[in-house]
Amino acid sequence: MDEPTTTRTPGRERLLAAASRLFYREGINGVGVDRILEEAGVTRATMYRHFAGKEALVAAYLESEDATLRGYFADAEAEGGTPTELLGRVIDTIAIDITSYHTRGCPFINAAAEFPDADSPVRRIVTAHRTWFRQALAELARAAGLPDPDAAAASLVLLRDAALVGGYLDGVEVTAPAFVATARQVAGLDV
Amino acid sequence: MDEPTTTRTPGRERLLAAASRLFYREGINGVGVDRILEEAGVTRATMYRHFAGKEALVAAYLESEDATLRGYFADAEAEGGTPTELLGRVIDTIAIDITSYHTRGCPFINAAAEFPDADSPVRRIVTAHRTWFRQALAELARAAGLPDPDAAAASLVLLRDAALVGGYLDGVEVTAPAFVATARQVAGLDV
DNA sequence: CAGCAGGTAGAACGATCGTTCTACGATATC
DNA sequence: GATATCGTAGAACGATCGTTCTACCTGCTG
Repeated sequence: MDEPTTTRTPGRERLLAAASRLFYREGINGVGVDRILEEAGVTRATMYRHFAGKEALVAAYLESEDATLRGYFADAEAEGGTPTELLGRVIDTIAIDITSYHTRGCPFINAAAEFPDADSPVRRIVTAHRTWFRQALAELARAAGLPDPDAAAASLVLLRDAALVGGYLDGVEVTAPAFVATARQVAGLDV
Repeated sequence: MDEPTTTRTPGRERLLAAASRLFYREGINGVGVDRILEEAGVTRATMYRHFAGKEALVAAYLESEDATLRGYFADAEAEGGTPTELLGRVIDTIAIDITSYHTRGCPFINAAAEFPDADSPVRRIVTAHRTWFRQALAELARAAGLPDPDAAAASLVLLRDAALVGGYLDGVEVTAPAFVATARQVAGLDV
């Protein structure tokens, strides 16, 4: 019958790509559905066939960001090496990410700024992403033998947030070195 | 019947207070002028007499936040003590701030998430605030004799951002201790 | 008391918001 | 080749956006 429908619906993909780009660059409440449709080269009916509404589009955007980051993490783990090396590689990857890709801050933080209701679907995705990231870091810190892995993970989450925000508002040339230096200190990589 | 001049224009003050509360709690694009007017108990004409438009109201909101934070800093300096003590007091003040007042993230970061144009008046206020804060911290770090005061200041700005965001999204009970511990480490207060 | 500002009130503006509607075209199955 | 299905097209909906308008009321100054 039907094989995987990954390329079956180009409309949906173009829609999600355009929405992701616009939501990230201009804020969620700042872009209307019309802008997204125009950018995607698609009409209203197509969008409402693939997504329940604008909020579902926002959710899909954040879900795909989450999937991308989990992919980064899995790739880093697949490369092997000691947990300590892996920790250093995660820090470097974040520095590259804020330099090249996420130059407009953190998608999740920015989204949360516009969605005050903590029970909303959007905020639930943000919370789930952050919980996963902190736990993944805590496991890594534990494997690396850090004295207080949970505290170290909390600090590293803190630092990634700050690096993303700072790269946007202060310029990456100021923020990235400060992030790497502080993070390596927290991770016990530099004594 | 003459009251002090501070209450001479209660309309403007009530307007700014209501706008600040709503902008911070629900996001800027998320609240309409109607909501602000209703909350302030004021009508449209009154608002447009005191402010050029909604964006001017946003600017006034951020300016007042900036003034408040500069006030905190000045108060801490006025208390006297060594630069090192002052540095520690600034860190403690931030921890108290994210615990008690700024529980919905950083007003400036949240605003920047909704204003993509770096040349816009709103973003200029954000930039000015951050520049001031980093320079003030750098002076303090220099006075405290830290080896690389500019780097330390950059890290501390990073950490305050993260603490504000983390307090909102992860809960202050997780974030505040992580912030204090990391910041004291960066500031050379704990060896 | 007359006159005049400045704050207030509420209606109304055009534009845009997110959403729903019906009609049309392409594709795949029987 | 007829038919059912799904994506597409574009108009239209009510609601809300930020802003402007005219009329009214108040408290000063002469």
